[in-house]
Amino acid sequence: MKGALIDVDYITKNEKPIIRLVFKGKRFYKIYDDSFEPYFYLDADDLKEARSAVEKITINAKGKQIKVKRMEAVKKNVLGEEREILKIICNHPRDVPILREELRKIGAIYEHNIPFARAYIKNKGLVPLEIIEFEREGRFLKKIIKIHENPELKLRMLAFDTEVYNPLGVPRQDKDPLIMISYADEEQGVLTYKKIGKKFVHTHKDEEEIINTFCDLVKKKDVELLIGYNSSQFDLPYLKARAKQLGIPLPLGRDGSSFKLSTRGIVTRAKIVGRLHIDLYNIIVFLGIIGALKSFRYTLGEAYSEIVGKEKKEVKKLEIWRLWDEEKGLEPLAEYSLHDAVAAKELADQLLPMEVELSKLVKVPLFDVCGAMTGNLVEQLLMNKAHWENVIVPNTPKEEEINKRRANPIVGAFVKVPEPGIYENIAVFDFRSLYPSIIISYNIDPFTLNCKCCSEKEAFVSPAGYKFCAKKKGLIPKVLEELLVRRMEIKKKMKSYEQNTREYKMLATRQQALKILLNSFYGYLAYPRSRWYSREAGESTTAWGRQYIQETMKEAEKEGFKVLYGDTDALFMLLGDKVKKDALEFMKRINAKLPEKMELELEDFYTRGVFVSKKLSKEEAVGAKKKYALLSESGRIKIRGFELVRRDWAKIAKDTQEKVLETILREGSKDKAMKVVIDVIDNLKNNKVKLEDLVIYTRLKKSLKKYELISPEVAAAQKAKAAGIPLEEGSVVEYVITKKGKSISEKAELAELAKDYDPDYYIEHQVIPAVLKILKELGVSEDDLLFKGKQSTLNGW
DNA sequence: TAATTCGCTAGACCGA
DNA sequence: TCGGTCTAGCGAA
Repeated sequence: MKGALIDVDYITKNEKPIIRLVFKGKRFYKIYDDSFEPYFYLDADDLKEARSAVEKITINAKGKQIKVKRMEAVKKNVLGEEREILKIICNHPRDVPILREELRKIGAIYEHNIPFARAYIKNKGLVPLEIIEFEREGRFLKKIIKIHENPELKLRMLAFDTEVYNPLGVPRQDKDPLIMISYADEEQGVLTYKKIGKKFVHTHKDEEEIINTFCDLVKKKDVELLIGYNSSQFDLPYLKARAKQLGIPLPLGRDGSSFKLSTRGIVTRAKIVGRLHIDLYNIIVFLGIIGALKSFRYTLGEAYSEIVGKEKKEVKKLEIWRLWDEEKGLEPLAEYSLHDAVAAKELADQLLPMEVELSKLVKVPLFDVCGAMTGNLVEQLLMNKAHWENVIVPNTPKEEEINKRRANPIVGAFVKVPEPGIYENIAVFDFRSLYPSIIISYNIDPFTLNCKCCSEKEAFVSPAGYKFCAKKKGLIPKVLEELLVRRMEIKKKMKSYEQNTREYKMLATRQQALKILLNSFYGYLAYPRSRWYSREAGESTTAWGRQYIQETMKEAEKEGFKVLYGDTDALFMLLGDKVKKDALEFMKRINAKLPEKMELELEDFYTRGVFVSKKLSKEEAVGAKKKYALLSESGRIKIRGFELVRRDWAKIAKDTQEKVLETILREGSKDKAMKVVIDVIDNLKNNKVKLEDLVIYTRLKKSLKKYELISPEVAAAQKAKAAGIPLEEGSVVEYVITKKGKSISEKAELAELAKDYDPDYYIEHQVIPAVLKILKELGVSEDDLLFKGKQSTLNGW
C-alpha cells in the first residue's frame, strides 16, 4: 500500500492505545498500529536499585491500578554524556503523567512530555505528506517499506467564508443570524436566503437551510482541505452556535461531528474529523512574526493584497447588516462575500506550499505545522533528529529557570554608527547565514560546551571565553549543516530552471522554508523556554559574529576602503577612488581566510545612499543606526528604518518622505525635494488632504485597562469603545488627530468617527520631522520649509 | 507560552 | 512650560 501521510493520532480500545494514521490515496483512509508503546526515560545512579524501586510502584488513580509495563536498560547520550539509563514503558499514554511524578523521586526523568503520536512519527522515521509505502494486514500496519518523495500533493480543497447580521456592530451569537455562506474551489457560490440577481447566488429557504446545504456540500465534494480565514475563531464557532440555536447538527466531519477547538499559545485551531481544516490567519500571524511579511493589519484583505498582489472587494464591516436590509445592498454584499472565499482560496494556493515544505522538514503533520511558531518548529526538528542520533531530548525548563534566563539576556550584535550624509558608490556585503555558519564552524551546542575530550588548545574557544568540542559534532551543528548544505544545493539547482517554471517555484519554496528554519536556530538557543537553551552557546555565537564583522571592517579600512556602516552581518563601504573589481577582490581575500561554511557575499553596488542623524535633544549630530536609503546601479531603491516603512506614521508623511528620498537619490535635486514638501504642507493647510491619508495605525498589545500611559491610540480606542466599537487586545487602532482637544491623545479619534483633522499636527509632527532629517543633510532648515510654504499660499511660489 | 537583541522615536508624565 | 525620564510600539538584522 502507498499513501501520503496526512495525520497521526491515537485511539483507545480495551484500555490499549492504538495509533491511527490518516493517509491520502485516491481519498483519505485510515490505518492502525497497535504495536507502539508509550515510554519515557529514567536516569538514576544505580540502575539496579532504581529498577526494583520502579517495580514496586503501583498508583491508584480513579480506582485503577497503574503500574509500569516493562523496563529496558538502554545506552543513550544524556546531556552530552554516554550512559546507560532505563526506558520506562507504560501501558497507556495517560499513565505517563501519573507515573512520572513517582519516578521523579528515584532519578531524573526525560521525554515524559512528548505527545504519543509525535513519538510514533519520530520512532518510525515517518515523513508527513511524502508517500509512505507499507505492508498491512487488514486495517493494521505491518511494516514500513520505503518513503518516496511526493512532489505533487493534491488535496480536494474548499475555501469558505460567512457573513453575519450585525446591527450592533458585534454580532450576538444567540440573536444575529448567518446571512451568507460563500465557498470557492473550481466552482464558486454564495448560499443565502434572499433573492439576489446574481448567477453565483443560491437562494434557500432560511438560515437553517443554508447551514445544512453547506454541510452537504462539504460532504458531497468530499472535501479534504477546508480553508478559512480566522475560521477557527470566528466562522466555525459562529456556525456551531447558530446550529445549536436552531437545534440542528453541524456535520462537517466524516463521522458527523462538527469540530474541536484547541489553543496553543496565541493560536486557536479547529480540528475537523477526517478532514484538514487550515486557518490561514494563523499562517499570516506566523509570517508576520518572522518578518517575512511587511507589517500590516492581519485582515484577509491586507494579506491578499500583500501576498497575492490583488485588491479584494471590500464593504464596511459595520454596514453589513444595513446592506442586507436594503434591497440595493444585496448585490454588493453577495459579491463581497463571494470574493472573501475566492481570496482565501487564492491565498491558500500561495501559502500552503511553504507549509507543506515545513511539514516535511520538521516532520510534523500539516495541521500542526500551520501556525506553529518558530520555537516549535526548531524544537520538533531537533527532537526528531535527537532520536536518530541516540540523544536524549533535554527537558523543558521550569518556570523559575525560565525567569532566571529571561532576567539575564544575551549580548547581541554589533552595529556601527554611520556618519550622516549623502554618499556615492557604495558596496554592500553580507555574511551568508552568519549565525548558522558560525554555529556549524565552531561546533556550538549546549552539549559540546566544556567537553572532557579536548584540551584548552584543541577546543574551539569563543571570544566570550567558552570552550566547544573540536572532535565530536554536536546535534545542533549537525542539523544546521544538513539544512545549510541542502539549501545551497537547492539554490544551485534553481539556476538551471527558468523563473516561471513549476520546478523553479517548487525549489524556491523549499529554499525559503529552509531559510526560515536556519534563521530560527540562534533564536531558539537563546529562547528562555527552549529545551536546548544555552547562555554560553548563545553568547559565543554573537561574540564570534561581532568579531567577524568588526575584523572585516578593519581589513576593509586597511585596504583603503572607508567603512560607512555595518549591522550584525552587513558591511557598507565606500569605493572612494577604487573600483568594483577592487571590492570584489577584497571579498575574495576575506573569504579565503574564513572557515569553510562561512561566506561573505556581495549584496549589491549602490550609486547613491542617504544616512541621516538621530534626533537628539541637544544640537550635536550623531548618525542614526538602522536607517538608510540606497539606490542600486540597476535603479532599485532599498529603504530601511525610515518612517515610510513604519505603519505608525500617516500615509501623507510617509509618501512625502518617500518622494523626497527618491528625488534626492535619483536626481540629487534639493530644490525639487523641497518643492514636494512645500506643496504637501500647502495641501494640508488648505484642507485638501483626504482623511484616509492621515490615518495612523497602531496595535494594542495589551487590554485597554493595562496601560499605564494613555497614548493617542489608547485614547482613540477608549472613545471608540464608548461609541460601541470595541477594540480588544491585539487589534490595530486606526486613528486620526482631529482639532478637538488639548493634548494629542485628546485629539485622537478613530478614523471612522473623525470628522476633521488638525493640519498643524500633521505638518509639525508628521511631515516636517519625516523629511527634515533628510533635508537637513542638504542644509535645509525647518523655517525654510514653513516660511516658503506660507509664501506660496500668498504669491504662488 | 510558543525565536533573539539592538535601536529609534513619539508622546505622556512628572517635577522644578 | 520646559526638559528629563519612562512607556510603548515598531523596525533591522
